[in-house]
Formats: sequence, C-alpha cells, structure tokens
Amino acid sequence: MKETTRWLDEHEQATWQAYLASTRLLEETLDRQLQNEAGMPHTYYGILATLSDAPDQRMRMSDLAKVVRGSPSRMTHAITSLERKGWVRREQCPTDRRGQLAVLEPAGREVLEEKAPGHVAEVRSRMFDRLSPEQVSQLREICETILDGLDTSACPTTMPGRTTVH
Amino acid sequence: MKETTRWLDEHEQATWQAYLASTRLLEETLDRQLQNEAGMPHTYYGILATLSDAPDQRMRMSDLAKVVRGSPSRMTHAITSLERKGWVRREQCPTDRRGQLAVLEPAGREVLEEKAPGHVAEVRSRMFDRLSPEQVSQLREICETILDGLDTSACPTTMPGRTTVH
DNA sequence: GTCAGATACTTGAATGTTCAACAGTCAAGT
DNA sequence: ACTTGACTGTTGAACATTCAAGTATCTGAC
Repeated sequence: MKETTRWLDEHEQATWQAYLASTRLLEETLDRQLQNEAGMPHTYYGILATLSDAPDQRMRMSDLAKVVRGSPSRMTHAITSLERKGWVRREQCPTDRRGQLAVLEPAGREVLEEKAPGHVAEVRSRMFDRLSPEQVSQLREICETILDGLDTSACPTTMPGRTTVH
Repeated sequence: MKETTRWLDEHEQATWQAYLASTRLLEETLDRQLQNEAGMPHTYYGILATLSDAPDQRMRMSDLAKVVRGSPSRMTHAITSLERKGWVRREQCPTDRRGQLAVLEPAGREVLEEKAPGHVAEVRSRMFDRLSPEQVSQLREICETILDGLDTSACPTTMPGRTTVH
C-alpha cells in the first residue's frame, strides 16, 4: 500500500494524451457521420452489421451483446430503439423460453447496404489511408495486446467470420 | 460517385475490430474505475486534472473545452455538475463579460490528489505495462498521425505543459 | 457612434448508456 | 417433485452528451 506511485514520464504522457484525443475524436467523428447519414449512432450500426453477418440474420440478445461487447441492458434498449425504426424485430427463441432473438428486417438490411460505403470510406480516410502497412500491423498487435488484458470474456484473437465491413 | 467501394481486407478488418474493441473497453474500464472510486466519469477527471495544471487553477470555459476537446455545451453541463459537488466554482471573467472562469476548489484538488495514484496504476496496468517501449513509440506515432487528420482546431503535436498525470 | 456579425456561454429536450432491482426460466442436485 | 442458484432479458431512474435555439457581449467596418 505504501508504494510510491510510478507516474507517467513525459513520453508516456504525450502518448496517453494522443491516444485519448485520437480515439475519442475518431469515435466522435464516425458517430456524427452515421448519425447524420443513417440516423443512428456507431454502436447501433455495429449491431445491424453484426446481425447481417449472422446466419439467418438473427441472433440471441446475449450473443449479440457478447460480440458487440455491450451490457444486456444496453442491448435491450438498443434493440427497442432499432425496432421502433423498423430495422429489427424481436422473436421468441424456440429452444429457450428465456431467450429473445433479434432479427434484421429488410429495411434494416437496406439502410446498412446503403450506408456502408460511406462509412468504410470514412474509416479509410480517417485511419487506414493515413497509416503505412507496417503501422497497421503494429496497431493491430498493440490493440490485441491491450484487449487481452481487458477482455475477461469473449474471443481472445479470432473474430467470428464477417463479410461486411463495420 | 460511381466508384466501387474499396472494402477493408481481412487484415484491415481484424485491425479495425481489435481497435474498436480495445479502445472502447479500455475507456469503459477507466470510466468504471473512476466512477466507483472518485464518483465521476473519466472526462470529468480530465477536466479537474486540466484545471489543476492551469495557472491559478483556473481557466476560461472555452479554453478548457479546447484542451479537453469538448463542446461548449458539454463544458457548461460538466462544470455545473462539478460545481454541485463542490469541486469547482465559476467566476466572472474580469476582461470579458461574456466569459466564465472555471476554478478548481480545494475539495476538487483533494479528490484529484487522492485518486490520481489509483488511476495512473490502472492506466499502467491496462496499457503501458503490456507494451514494449517500441510499441509505445509506435502507438504515439500512430495516434498523432490519426489526430492530425481529425483535429481541425487545437494543437497538432504539442500539449500544454502538464505536471499531473491523467 | 452604430450596426452587423462573430464569439461566449446557457438552456432544455432528446438520445444513449449505466446501474440496481426485478421476473421468468433453466439445470442440477437432492 | 422441489429447491437452489445461475442465466436471460427487461425496466426505470440517473447521468453524460448532443443539438438547436437563445441571450449577452464584443469587434470591426462604416
């Protein structure tokens, strides 16, 4: 308990500041873009995208929550909101009466297909187009390392197969 | 307009997924820790920390917003909330009658000093302790590059001098 | 000096997130 | 069969953030 704190040195501080600023600003930028063009935040887009990759365009709430890394509560609220827009529908899980399935509606798939190109373009222009191939690899390595230290549940390295871009 | 979209290849997708997951999860972790231990979100902690580094522990709302990269509205709400907790106080700006100064209260400084070690420890254990020195440098480079492409206003590379850790 | 436009901050409504508490269901043991 | 405990999902309140609109003040051009 008595140990004196190991503060961040100058380089670490600068790194931390840059990290915070860039990650927040990027998230904010993507959020705003999707909000304007698709009428939903980035996280909701992620939900639709995940659903569209799922077999039969449907998924259990809890699984969805795991993949997207959101709380159960968040999922409930999110799906409720997406349901109101007609982009998603709930369905009783046939094998488990506790369960609910979130099902992507045609309208939802449409929005997704319509807005995906713009979104990818944004991601590219803000991130991948600015980094060298080596930097992309470095970033991946770094993020996966950090993730390993955080992710108590869920997949350590592999992602479920995705055909669409998020 | 007709251009076919350049989708992300497999490696880019994996990178993007890892990036999203790690940044969100890390932010969430820090947020939760500060919420539990200090009773405020990470962004509010950043505001207090910024104030504590400012000359005379005070700063114009707009300058504060610039440094922390938040909207004016956010600042108003945030300072209002911090004021309610007695950690900050508003003061009329002497040179510009439109202006407001946010002033760090002793109580605010106390919370900051009390909670800073735990916060730094968390940042270390989640991030810096897991990365090699080269990776830290790479990360800094990457974040600064991305930031350059996003930051319309504010400082491109240099941060205002900070003595405290965030 | 005055007026137009920019700047600084506030307000209130809407949205998304979290948390704690809850109800229904399952699975395992007894 | 029953009970216990885990799991699934929902609810409502609290909170942070955004957006659009509004007020007050400053600044510069005329």
